[in-house]
Amino acid sequence: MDKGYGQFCPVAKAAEIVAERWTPLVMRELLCGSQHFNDLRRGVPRMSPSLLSQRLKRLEDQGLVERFALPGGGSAYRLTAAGEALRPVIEALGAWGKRWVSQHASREDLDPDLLMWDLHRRLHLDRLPTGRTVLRFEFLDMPARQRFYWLLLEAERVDVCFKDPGFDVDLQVAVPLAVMTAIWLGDRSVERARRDGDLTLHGPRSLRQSFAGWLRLSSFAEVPRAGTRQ
Amino acid sequence: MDKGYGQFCPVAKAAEIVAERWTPLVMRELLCGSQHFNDLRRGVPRMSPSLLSQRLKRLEDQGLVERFALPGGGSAYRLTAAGEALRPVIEALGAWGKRWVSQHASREDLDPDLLMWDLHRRLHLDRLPTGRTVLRFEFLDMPARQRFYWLLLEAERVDVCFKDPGFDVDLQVAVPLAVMTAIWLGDRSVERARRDGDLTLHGPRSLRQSFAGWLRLSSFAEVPRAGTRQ
DNA sequence: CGGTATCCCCCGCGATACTG
DNA sequence: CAGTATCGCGGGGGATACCG
Repeated sequence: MDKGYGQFCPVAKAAEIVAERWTPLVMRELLCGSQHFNDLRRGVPRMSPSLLSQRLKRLEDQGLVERFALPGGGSAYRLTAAGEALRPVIEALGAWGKRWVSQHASREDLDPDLLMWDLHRRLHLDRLPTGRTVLRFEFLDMPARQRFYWLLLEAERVDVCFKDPGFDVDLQVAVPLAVMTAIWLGDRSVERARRDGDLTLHGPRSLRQSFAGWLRLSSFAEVPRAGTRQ
Repeated sequence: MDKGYGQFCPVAKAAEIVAERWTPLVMRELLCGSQHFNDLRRGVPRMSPSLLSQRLKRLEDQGLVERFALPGGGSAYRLTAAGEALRPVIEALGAWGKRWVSQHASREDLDPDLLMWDLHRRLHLDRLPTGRTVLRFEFLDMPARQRFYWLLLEAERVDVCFKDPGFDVDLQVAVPLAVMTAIWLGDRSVERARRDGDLTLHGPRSLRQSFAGWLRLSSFAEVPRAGTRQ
């Protein structure tokens, strides 16, 4: 494997950089705004840290990413103009995936850590209740370790916790992981899932009513799926 | 390597299919209209036939490609709706590659077989001279085996020959491979290369004058390159 | 937190030959 | 022409441990 394709074609030159394993997902994370190594890791949890480090280095060499020092010490990554220019490509790729790749019967693709990480990044900050609100998600079909997640909603800020932070819970969400993932991907609505009894909320009426409005779904939620899988 | 990414994200699901080694190039060839196995091979000459066969099978399983029987016996490949829907993605990828990936000092990416194959596919059929015209390309910096190529222009048809077909040559083109590749990619013009003495034509004045008009350059020729690398 | 270092497996893929 | 069969290796990358 020469690593390259030995072709002058621009598609080949681009594919040498972008179509390597994991790289499209790392780019997706960078395009979502993650800058810290460990934040990037949360977006690609099955990728080993050494491989992520190696990919970031390659992307830096290829001019898509630049590393910069943080004021408080430490370093972080951001996209260059060349990297940012890949946004429409990654978006088009994801839209194609949503439209054409079957998602049914893919239990092995469900991942509550990733889902909560994605979710917390896109909440509507301006629609959250004032003061601190604590949300607890319970994924009904998951074993203890991946069953409970907490979201701490504060003014202009959302934290996700993978362990009990100890605060009183204001609103509880109980839902199978597949249902919450389908909601995130735009394949179901919160209202519909509640009516069907697949998602239940426990807490004050005002929070139960406004919950659905806090969510901002995946950027691919609006992309329709093709009628039938080939 | 689980083969997949274990993520529900549409970018990940798409990348599992499209971002495998060689697959973007195979898709490019299919999108260009190649349907026969050996035509596809010409577009990815460094790919082994077994690997190409395997990739085509995968693409068929994933619903991007369908295999069909030819009237005269034999079989061929064509894109399904899902495969065709990847066109904007591959085009965007190539445009990004042209714009942002440096092509300089990449002698190992030059390939006269591929260049002639690409060229012959996009000639302006409606601008060719009437009757048969035989063109001979000579790549001045190449050794014997990859030095000469012939294009047979006939009514509504272009054939490329990698060996002397025996016909009288009407127009000879002599040019270094890098220069002809740069022309194909839109980085130089035929006129400019002639003026600079990097491309010379031998043949009747009328053919010399109309030559440049026959060419239809790479579909990425119009994409500008970024000012500087990175 | 922000990565490196190491080890080792395994299989992707390149090369070549061959067949209907 | 349109692929299949076989073989062997290289190194990609998964897992885990470790360091500043």
